[in-house]
Amino acid sequence: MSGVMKAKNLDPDGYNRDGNNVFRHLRDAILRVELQPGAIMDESSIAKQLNVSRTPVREALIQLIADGLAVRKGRVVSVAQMDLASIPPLYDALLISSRLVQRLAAEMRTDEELDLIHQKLIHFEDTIPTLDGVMLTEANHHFHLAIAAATANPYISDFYRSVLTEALRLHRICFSAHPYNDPDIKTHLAETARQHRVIFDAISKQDIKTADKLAVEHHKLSRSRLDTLISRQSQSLKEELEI
Amino acid sequence: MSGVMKAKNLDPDGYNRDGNNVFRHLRDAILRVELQPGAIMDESSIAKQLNVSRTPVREALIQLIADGLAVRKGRVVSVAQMDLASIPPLYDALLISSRLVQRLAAEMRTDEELDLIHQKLIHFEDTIPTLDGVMLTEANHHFHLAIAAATANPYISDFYRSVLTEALRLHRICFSAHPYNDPDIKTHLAETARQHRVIFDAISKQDIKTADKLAVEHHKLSRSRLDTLISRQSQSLKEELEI
DNA sequence: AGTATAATATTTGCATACTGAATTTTTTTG
DNA sequence: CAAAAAAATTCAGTATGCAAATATTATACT
Repeated sequence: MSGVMKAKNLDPDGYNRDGNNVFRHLRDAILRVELQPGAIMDESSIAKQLNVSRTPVREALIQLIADGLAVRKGRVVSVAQMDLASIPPLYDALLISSRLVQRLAAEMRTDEELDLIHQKLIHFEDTIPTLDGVMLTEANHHFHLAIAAATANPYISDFYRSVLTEALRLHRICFSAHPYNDPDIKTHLAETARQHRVIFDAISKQDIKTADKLAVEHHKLSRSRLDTLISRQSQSLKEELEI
Repeated sequence: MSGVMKAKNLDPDGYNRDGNNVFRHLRDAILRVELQPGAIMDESSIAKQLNVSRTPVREALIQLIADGLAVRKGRVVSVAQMDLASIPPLYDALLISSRLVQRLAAEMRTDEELDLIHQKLIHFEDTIPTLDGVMLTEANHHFHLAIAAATANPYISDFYRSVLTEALRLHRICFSAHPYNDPDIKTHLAETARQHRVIFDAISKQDIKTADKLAVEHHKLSRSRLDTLISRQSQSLKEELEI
């Protein structure tokens, strides 16, 4: 590829690293279910598609595997599967980690971190009118990540982040399996936003007990929504989840 | 390196992947503090040292960074630092995750998993007479990993594993900073082995409550031992931890 | 026709070469 | 002698080539 001119992308630190962009691109594709669970991730075809060589693709795949978004069986890499059996452990981990994170955030947050959480809260609310499922789950994700950043415990916030990411993917898989307009979506979003407000309040007031209780409540909301989606769409979902 | 003959290493799956061996080698070197915290990991010199090209080294570094054992600042990769400030969060995470793991293991263990735990317990006891610090911490590590494997919750056991690994590294850093023979070491090891026995019993009987209580007790033992080491050797330790 | 074997095609894993950026060293100049 | 400029060196990031391993297809033989 001697004479081919290529757009060089600078990453946030100012370094010239396509590899990171490839990683982000593939991660987003997996989380948005543009790459379906089980899909084989072929080095050369991805490289061709993204107009880079195999090297940065290989390195991105290694990161995806480390993050649990991809899996290596033998020597082929594929998007991590998501079956019904993995949902209960995921939700167990999500409940525990979100309680931990909200308690710790309430206890340890600085004013700057609180401000960042508030920004994400506002951003989620601003996104509601669009009714765009992908943007909404992403905004919701970032709100909770901002809370995780305020825990002052990288081990726990990393745990939470990986579980939350997997939950995001699960929700997107459910939506993509049956993306018709849900009549209850607006009330669900309103309730979600309301809970975000009170969670923010508790963290703001450093009310650990309430932050903990609200994590449980928020978890129930998320869980019941997923149950609704799954039971209502069990046919297509089971197909999608490849059971 | 056209004409150079090189030993090809087969990994456990039978695939010809030096990259994984490089990763394991570097990870072990970091955990054994042969590579000290903060040490710069230079791609070309590591490649020369291990007699491979830069490519597998780069891929190993990416994995180490994903595991939190190495850090990238700018474009240089170095062994993750371990300062005094990171100890409280680490121990908080360790207490929480070990309680979770032991509760879940008590609840969910299969007979096969119980057997594996028992094997690791025996192996630790067999290692005691050697008084070899590295082997003992490793045997202890594997005992707890076997418990984690019995949780039936990959999210939680992965969390525990990463925290436990970091704690292992911390202990090794402390020992390597001041590796003189501790007169209390034998009573400490005896108590550790005793606790392993009762932990195994609780998991065997599926006694969740007791498994939880024993996690707290075991954590206190580990924590008090670390405190002893740090306070007794604070001078050299502070130097080692680069504060 | 079905199976086994051979030939072929893909694809991964590693090495090497190249490029450009960043740092260090040297040189030049005020 | 100090400061700035320039040259050189080092090193990360990427592309590409090659060899080994695996998957696939074709062919021969029972």
